[in-house]
Amino acid sequence: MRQSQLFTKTRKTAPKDEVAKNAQLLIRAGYIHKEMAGVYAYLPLGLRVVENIKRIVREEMNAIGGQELIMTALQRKELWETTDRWDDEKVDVWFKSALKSGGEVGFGWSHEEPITDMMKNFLSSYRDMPAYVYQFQTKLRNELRAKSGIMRGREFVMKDMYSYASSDEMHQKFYDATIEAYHRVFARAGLGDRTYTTFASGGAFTQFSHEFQTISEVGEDTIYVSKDKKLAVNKEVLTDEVLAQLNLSRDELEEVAAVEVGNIFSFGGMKSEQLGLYFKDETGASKPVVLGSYGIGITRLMGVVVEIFADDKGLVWPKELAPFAVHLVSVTSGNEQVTKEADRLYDQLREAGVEVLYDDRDTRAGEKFADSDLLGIPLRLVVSEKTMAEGAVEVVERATGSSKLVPESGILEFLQK
RNA sequence: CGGGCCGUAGUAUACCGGUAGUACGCAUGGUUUGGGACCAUGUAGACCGAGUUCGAUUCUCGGCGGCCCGACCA
Repeated sequence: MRQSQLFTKTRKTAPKDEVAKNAQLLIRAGYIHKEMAGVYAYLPLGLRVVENIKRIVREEMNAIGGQELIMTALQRKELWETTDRWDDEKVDVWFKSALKSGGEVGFGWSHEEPITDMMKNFLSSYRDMPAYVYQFQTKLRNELRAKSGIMRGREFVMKDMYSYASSDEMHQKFYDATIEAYHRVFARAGLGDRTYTTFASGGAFTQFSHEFQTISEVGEDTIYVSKDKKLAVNKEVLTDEVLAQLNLSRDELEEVAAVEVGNIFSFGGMKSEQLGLYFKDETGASKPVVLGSYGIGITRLMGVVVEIFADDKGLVWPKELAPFAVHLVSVTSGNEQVTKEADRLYDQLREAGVEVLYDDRDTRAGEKFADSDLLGIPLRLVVSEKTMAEGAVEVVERATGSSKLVPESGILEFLQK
């Protein structure tokens, strides 16, 4: 992609109506556009990041047997009445609307009910299970107060997965596999070191649910982490009894702020019973399907990554999330030979399959470098009179700022290792 | 939902009871060219409604919108 053709451009000043670092930088760099409080559009650069996160999640969910589908944003009132979650007193984030033909619809803030109801069409025998399905959905939640940029909005993208099993053992096996898969996702997103499996309140069916909490000062949650055991306990369930049960002592725990980037929990047969999802087992007996629910906030994850890695110059993307792998910057100083050389390198990189953004604009070096820092692409390749005199290309690592000259003939090899 | 602060060009800001200035951006021309250059010219603005007033962008009230703190957050 030539930057001269890229839709969106950077700006120097942060918008006055944003305090959150993630929103300030993503807006300044042209990744997102704020439509209203808590509602953001994703522009070409931002969308590339979102799609990268989705790709990682998709790969990891598929690897444990998940199958992707997509449910509807509009939902039936009757379904939620069945589980007593239509009432605004019970669920306070509903967006609702009226049908012109009569009746009401809800805008999906979660999909457990509709997807479980749908399963009645497909799951009737123990032979039909397990079934693991997931989707990337735009969730709509009428939050009283949106805040923290893209980390807590009224409209956001979530990956939600649901497991349907014929026994607790089958369910537990998948539940455990999901924990591992989630950690692979967060590791690939660059958050592996600081993301902890966290015991949290479990609700009606199980004692605990599991949250995936990423340590960050901007977090809304308080958790207690054991760095040795790579475990954490949410403050909301922290008692001596729970600690004893988890074989943890207060001495080894550290209190930190964290962001919930994922959450998984078991429903057992409860929701299946409410919605009438039963199957026949080997003996012909009718049993409720065992349900699990697994979420990752895709756009929230993007916000957390910004918060954690960005520096005073701008965004810094981990390799797998970056909208482009390489930012090729020409410093022409009016020299057409430099433009020719940069054009040639651009073509060469594209032919080699490298995702490259090429700053071919006719602007000065300072502006190009400042923009490059702001965009946060992991590697910058600079072509200029100076580098050409050396027969080399300057390679600058965004995260560290370290720079070196790589011989022009060896640049592809350098990038591919 | 309780409390607080705030709405001025595309963006960020200033002043003012007598219709608005600066910077960035954008456009044109020229000079420049390795860390957000410079000169000239141009472009573009008071959230909405009511009230007070000779006159309101400014004061008052209401609405709408935004941000922050709290509450909420399977």
